[in-house]
Amino acid sequence: MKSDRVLSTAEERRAKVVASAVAAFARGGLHAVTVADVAKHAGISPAYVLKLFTSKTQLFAAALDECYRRIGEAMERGAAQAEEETPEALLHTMGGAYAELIGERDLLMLQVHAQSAMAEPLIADAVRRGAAGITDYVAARSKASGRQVQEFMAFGQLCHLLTTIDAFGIDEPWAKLLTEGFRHSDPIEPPGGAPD
Amino acid sequence: MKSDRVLSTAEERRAKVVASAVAAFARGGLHAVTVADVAKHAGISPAYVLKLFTSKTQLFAAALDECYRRIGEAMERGAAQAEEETPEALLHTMGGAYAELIGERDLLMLQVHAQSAMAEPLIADAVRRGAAGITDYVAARSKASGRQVQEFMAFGQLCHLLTTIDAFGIDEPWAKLLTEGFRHSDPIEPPGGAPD
DNA sequence: CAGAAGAATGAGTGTACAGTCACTCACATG
DNA sequence: CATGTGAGTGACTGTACACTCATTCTTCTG
Repeated sequence: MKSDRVLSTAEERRAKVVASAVAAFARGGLHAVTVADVAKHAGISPAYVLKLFTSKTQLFAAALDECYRRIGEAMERGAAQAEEETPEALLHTMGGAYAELIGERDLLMLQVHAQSAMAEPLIADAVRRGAAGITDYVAARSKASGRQVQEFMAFGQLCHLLTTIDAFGIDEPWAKLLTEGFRHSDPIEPPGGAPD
Repeated sequence: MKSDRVLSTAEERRAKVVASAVAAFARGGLHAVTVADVAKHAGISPAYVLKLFTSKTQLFAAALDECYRRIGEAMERGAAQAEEETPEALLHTMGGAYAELIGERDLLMLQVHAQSAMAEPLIADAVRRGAAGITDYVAARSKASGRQVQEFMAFGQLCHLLTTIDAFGIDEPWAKLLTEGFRHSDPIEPPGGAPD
């Protein structure tokens, strides 16, 4: 099965580099992570990474697209698991699928760092596309009310904050209060869910 | 009234530099904004900025503390405006005060950038202190249920996202849906409010 | 097997920036 | 007015990093 080629095709490399970019940029964001970091993770030279993507910013944007693609997939999987087709049940399983997906923090942190890099038009566009895609899909698939979708997204954002500050590991009243009902290891989440 | 001194006291300078740091770092975050940018905004030399704060990271952390201080003030003002002492009324006016405060986007963007710079322990600590302070204050002052406080914070986070992607200026269904009820110019906000 | 097409790199280039330091100037005090 | 303290800076240093390019190595095709 496995080819004994030494070189990959450019397409294979691109895919591998994008995956590496997701992991690497999740660690520190656009400006704190270097092209060399991504290259190292992918096991190729920085020069070739730049040949594949022309600029660091484009690479980040590609990573972000991949991030939203995976989230979309997770949502579809989640929706498929719902036992009934009510908005509430669909939002619940979708939220659970999202929570599970971002238990591995990379996709979450990448979104956080993306919000901080909105000064780059390429990245701003990717974030907007991502938010639009998730919102549209959730709304269409669940047929929930606008208010419910809003709440779904809002709790997703709260989940991002709580994860970045590691509130789940803080034993103080405020942290307990905010994390109540999330505990994103078990896919139970508050009335609404936990996306974007 | 105004002294004709040429030099300021170090304390005055620190305050001015912190204010400049809030404004400057809001534009691009820890890594995208230079000490020289902050210095220019404050009208002094980069060298002296670093003498006052020893490192760029400490300066950012100081800006963040100032940010949370101003938010705390706004919350108190908001609470004072409530017409009755019910949790709902208090959350509503507090959310309105917060929304009004961050209409000028600096304080909001600074928080977003801070979340992206959590790799720096000094900044991580400041963010946690900020979140703790707001949560504790809101919970204590409003006497709202845990769930209500959670929702208050969640919608605050959603407001951050919507502002960074400029959803309020996008004329598409998903953007309309998510911004419904916010429109942070008029201080009307959805059941809950809009903080952290 | 010649040679074209593409994969991949090493070695550079230029620049931007955090942090340092020796120094100058302003101000208060006796 | 001598002197000490603290405000403020210019010039520098070292480094890190995005991006370029000439070149080498691999694979495919006829």
